[in-house]
Amino acid sequence: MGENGARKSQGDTRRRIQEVALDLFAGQGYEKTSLREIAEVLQVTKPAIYYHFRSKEEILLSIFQNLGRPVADAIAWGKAQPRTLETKRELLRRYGAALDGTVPLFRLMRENEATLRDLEVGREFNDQMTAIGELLTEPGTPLVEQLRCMGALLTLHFGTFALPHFEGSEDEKREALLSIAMEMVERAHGPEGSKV
Amino acid sequence: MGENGARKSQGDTRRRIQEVALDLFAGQGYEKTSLREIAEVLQVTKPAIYYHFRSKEEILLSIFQNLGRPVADAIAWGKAQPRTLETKRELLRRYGAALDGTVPLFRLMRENEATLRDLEVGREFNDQMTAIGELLTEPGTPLVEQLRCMGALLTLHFGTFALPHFEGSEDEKREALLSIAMEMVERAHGPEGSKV
Amino acid sequence: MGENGARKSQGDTRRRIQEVALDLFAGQGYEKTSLREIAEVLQVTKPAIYYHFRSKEEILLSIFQNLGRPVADAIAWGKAQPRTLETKRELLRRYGAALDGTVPLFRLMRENEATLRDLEVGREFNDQMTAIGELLTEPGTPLVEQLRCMGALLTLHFGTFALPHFEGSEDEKREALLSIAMEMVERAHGPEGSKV
Amino acid sequence: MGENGARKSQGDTRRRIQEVALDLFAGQGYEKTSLREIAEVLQVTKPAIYYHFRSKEEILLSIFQNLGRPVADAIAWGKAQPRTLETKRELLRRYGAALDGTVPLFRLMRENEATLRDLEVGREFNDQMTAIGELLTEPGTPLVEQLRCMGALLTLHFGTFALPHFEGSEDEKREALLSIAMEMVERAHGPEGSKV
DNA sequence: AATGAATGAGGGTTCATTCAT
DNA sequence: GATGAATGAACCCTCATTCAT
Repeated sequence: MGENGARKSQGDTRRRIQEVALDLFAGQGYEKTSLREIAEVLQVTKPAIYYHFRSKEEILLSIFQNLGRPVADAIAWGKAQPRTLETKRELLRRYGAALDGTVPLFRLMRENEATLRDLEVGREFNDQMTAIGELLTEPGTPLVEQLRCMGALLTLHFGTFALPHFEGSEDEKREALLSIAMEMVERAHGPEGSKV
Repeated sequence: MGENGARKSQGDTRRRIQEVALDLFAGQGYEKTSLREIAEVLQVTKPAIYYHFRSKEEILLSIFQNLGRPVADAIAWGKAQPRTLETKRELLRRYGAALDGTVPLFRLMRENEATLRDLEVGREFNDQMTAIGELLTEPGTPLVEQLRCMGALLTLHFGTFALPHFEGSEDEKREALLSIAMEMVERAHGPEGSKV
Repeated sequence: MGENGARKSQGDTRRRIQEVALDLFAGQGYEKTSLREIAEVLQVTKPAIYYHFRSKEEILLSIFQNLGRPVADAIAWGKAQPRTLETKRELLRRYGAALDGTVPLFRLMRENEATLRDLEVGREFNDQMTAIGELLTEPGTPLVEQLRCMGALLTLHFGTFALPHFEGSEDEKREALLSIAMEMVERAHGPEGSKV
Repeated sequence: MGENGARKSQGDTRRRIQEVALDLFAGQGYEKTSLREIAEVLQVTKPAIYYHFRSKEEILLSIFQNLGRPVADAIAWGKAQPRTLETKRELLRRYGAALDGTVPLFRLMRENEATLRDLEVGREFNDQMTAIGELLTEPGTPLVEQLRCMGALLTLHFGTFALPHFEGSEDEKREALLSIAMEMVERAHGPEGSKV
């Protein structure tokens, strides 16, 4: 159908549903977004959505598994590394980068925590958060250092969502945020940490 | 009525509604908690709730204004102070202390952000967060130092909710968390900061 | 409001729902009857129905427990008696009489068996049928006599629904049907049976 | 294709649809069985079913006309005979035999009566029942004898579905049931009847 | 101070069916 | 001989809210 042959079918609708759903979920919340609304925006009927997804939750789950892949990969990588300071630094780098590319999704996960708690997607998200927290903290070390590592993660994670409130180029801001998180985990690793 | 007349009414039911509502809102989310449920737990009928509150939102709003008072006070105090490092340190101290006494409420506000966004209670909460953020950061200073201040707040705020995951006495953990936040804002204040 | 004061409330609506529901369930089937339909006939809204009943099934269940009482009583009576021929005769008498007063309900139970199978009401109905069957048949006796007893029940039960197809007064027809069932269980009880 | 070419198509799918449909209709009811379910079991898509049948009803209708043929034949035979006692006896024999071979289908017809009432298949089934009833009863005779004949039919028909609850070989049970029905119509035919 | 009865709006979901391919 | 995509209609049910009492 020519070079511009925009084939309408073949996964097109499915993808459009995911796009619109993410938009609306992020904009007004998961519960407050009805399938009717999604269908209306897409100019299709509700059952059309059910042709592509088994349930409302499955829409979000599929989005999470598609777009959340980089974050999941970063965590998987972390789990396979030795637990050195350098691993943690690289983990923060990777996590930060992955997050940057998926801000709307992760903001949505965060802002609907209560709602998603008893959905599979919520459980998966929670497991991720727990996992990365464990990769960064060292069970045997002093409490304050454990908390500092957690603080590094919190700063990076939640700070990412707050960046728009600050002035500066995107890259500049990310860099700065990452450097702060880095310092924190380095500091937590004691004198040798600061030497690196 | 007698001098010690423990009348069941006179604000009793009202308070019980608030208690149960906070419990349920915190436990299963604001939207997922229906007035029917609250009424059932209290063994009253739905209209009884409407006798005490004009709407579902008003229940949460009243809870927020009752229990959230200490946090609001801390912020009000901060606004009235000169913007010195010592003010910020004290602000963190006060904010941390206020938060500790109201974990369920603030966890609820956090976990239902999307839902509460277009409710008055959500706006008030948001204003608070913005206000305290502004009290801690210095508009003119380098980006990284602004972000570090924000990081201090994020660490203190979100860290408080994560504390149960760590070992140690409550006081120990709070102290440690606060100290980390303190260091961060001190560090952000440059050499003079670290001198204090 | 005077001698004709037809108080609208006070269980009125609840009873009207049951009436209309029985009518429609019997007329077009349980599944094919929607709550919307019931509500329309009653000139109320769907939620009004839900104020009085927790679910669609509960409507039928309540009807079954109200109207089906006589049949249940007959069976309960039978269970409490010695298993003599006279008991069986009286049981048929009572069952037949009870059935006569509740034809629409039992026709409905019968004609929607597949649908009601996995509803509580269906299970209760089934238990009744099983129970009465067991009361009439004698486990130790020859197969043919057991089947004859069952045949007596089937004739009485299903015959009741078929009576309108025959000519004669109601009483006449009932009497005749009952006498046939009687003969069958008497015959099953052997020579002594026929002597009575 | 060869002479033994077991081609998968050519009526194969059609037959498989009928098989699965009968299974599901009988197991969970006609209404509760969706075409999606049938398609899933068969590992084909819904439109594939529509290629073979014009509608959901047509599936059941075709099953009824295929499998119900022996019963229809028995009735047709009866209509062509003189209305003697021997005809009735043979009719019961034939009807019983035909029924035995098609228990699931006729059980299904029975348990979904309300649902099928306004479908063609339901009307056909009803006509059959009416027809056989008329073949067995004698309009001019005393009411009680008419009812006894009907009782014979009811006992044979519904008894067949109840047989699994009794102990004994299949043949034994069928024989016994048939003998009871026989006796009833013989008895209805008066003294001459019992002489035969 | 609280109830009984009811409503309007809307929720997610499922169904039999169609049509272009 | 079948599929992918979609539709219109309807389903049961729940919610926050109201009002007369």
